Amino acid sequence: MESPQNTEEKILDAARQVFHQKGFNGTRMQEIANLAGINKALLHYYFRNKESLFEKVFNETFARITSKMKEIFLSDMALLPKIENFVHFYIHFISHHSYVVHFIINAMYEKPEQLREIIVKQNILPELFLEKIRKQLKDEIGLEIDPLHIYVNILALAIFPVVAKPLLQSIFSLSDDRMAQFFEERKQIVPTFISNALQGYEKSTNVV
Amino acid sequence: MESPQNTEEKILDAARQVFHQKGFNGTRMQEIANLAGINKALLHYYFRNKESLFEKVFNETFARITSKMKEIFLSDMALLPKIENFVHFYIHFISHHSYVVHFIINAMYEKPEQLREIIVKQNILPELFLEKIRKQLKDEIGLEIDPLHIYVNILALAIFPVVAKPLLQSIFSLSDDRMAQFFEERKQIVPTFISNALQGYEKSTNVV
DNA sequence: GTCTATATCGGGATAGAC
DNA sequence: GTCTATCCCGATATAGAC
Repeated sequence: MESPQNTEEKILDAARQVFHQKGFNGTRMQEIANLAGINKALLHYYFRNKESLFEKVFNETFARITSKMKEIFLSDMALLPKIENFVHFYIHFISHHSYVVHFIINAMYEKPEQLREIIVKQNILPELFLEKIRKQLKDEIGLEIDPLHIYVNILALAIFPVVAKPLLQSIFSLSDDRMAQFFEERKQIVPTFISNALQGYEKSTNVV
Repeated sequence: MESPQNTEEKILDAARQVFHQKGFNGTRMQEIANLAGINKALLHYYFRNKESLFEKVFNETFARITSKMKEIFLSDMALLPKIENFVHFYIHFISHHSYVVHFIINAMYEKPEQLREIIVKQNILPELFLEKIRKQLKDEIGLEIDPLHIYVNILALAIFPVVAKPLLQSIFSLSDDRMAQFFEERKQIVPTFISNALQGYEKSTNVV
């Protein structure tokens, strides 16, 4: 099972694990070194400092999220199946890798300026898929509505419960099993909720 | 404008500001002292250590959020106006005090165990208002559906955009003005979205 | 490339004078 | 109750031998 890795890969693997769990401020270089089976000095030999190691990990992780997002939203599927596909994939992925969401959110608060830079570097082309959503809303559902709000609603319904998981679990006293079941249920509930909402506009006056 | 404060109040005011902006790990006792116009030693005279000062601030802030939540959801309003009221209030409040949301989320990651304790101490009685929502969904809309999901959906749509604000702003290149406008629009859009979704269930088969 | 040892510094906390 | 001075530790980073 252990693929024979070179030192750099071992360091990156370890760094990923620790940064994901504890964020930038919470991470100790010592812990990364221990996990990689080397010492601190060697960390600095491969990566100048903590910042640059973090940046490497962040870039990679963030790209993993956004590339899948682009892939789904720019595909040729019809809108409702597309949303269903997206929600299903994301709830599944993030409920099983909740550290990724925590990690992104954490980075947002701990290093807002760097985050901005990095996002600009990774060209995400948001106009493209906002335009795509806008067109599909109009052509397939007959809705002329700001696609940004719809897009944010979809993200919110899929992602928020993962972000707030510890809080929800404490407040509603939910066991880990119940929580897992909760996320399973949402794969079904969220697309239905969104679909109902979108189709409900047909008979009311449009907003914005 | 300057209300003449005693030292303890000055410290708490300063601590609130800094903790809210920077979270526990990001906060320096020195910065709090400077802002309060005193020195570090005096901080430790009034509050044993950083932990206890933080706990005081957190408790107070968290209670401010949840008490309003209870008030609205346990009131006697009909469900749809209640949701509208809730969404309106929360989007308004948190978009103008986004540090509060950041603060709670941050605390969730930085001090998960303490968060749990504190939540248990503040009796939030979540069963009460889940039951209330369940009853209203049934009586007013004829829906037999898990109120937890609906409740989480409402929270998600209201809160998530604030949580992800820096990210959304970077990705979609939104100016501060455009962002403020965006939140204004949501006061209208979110209740409509939810209302459409709930009424859409009437003619489809129920889930869960 | 990898290690041990150490420099350096920031920051929480305390001692003790006033 | 408020201050100055200082302790002390943890954590990043570097020097230098092998």
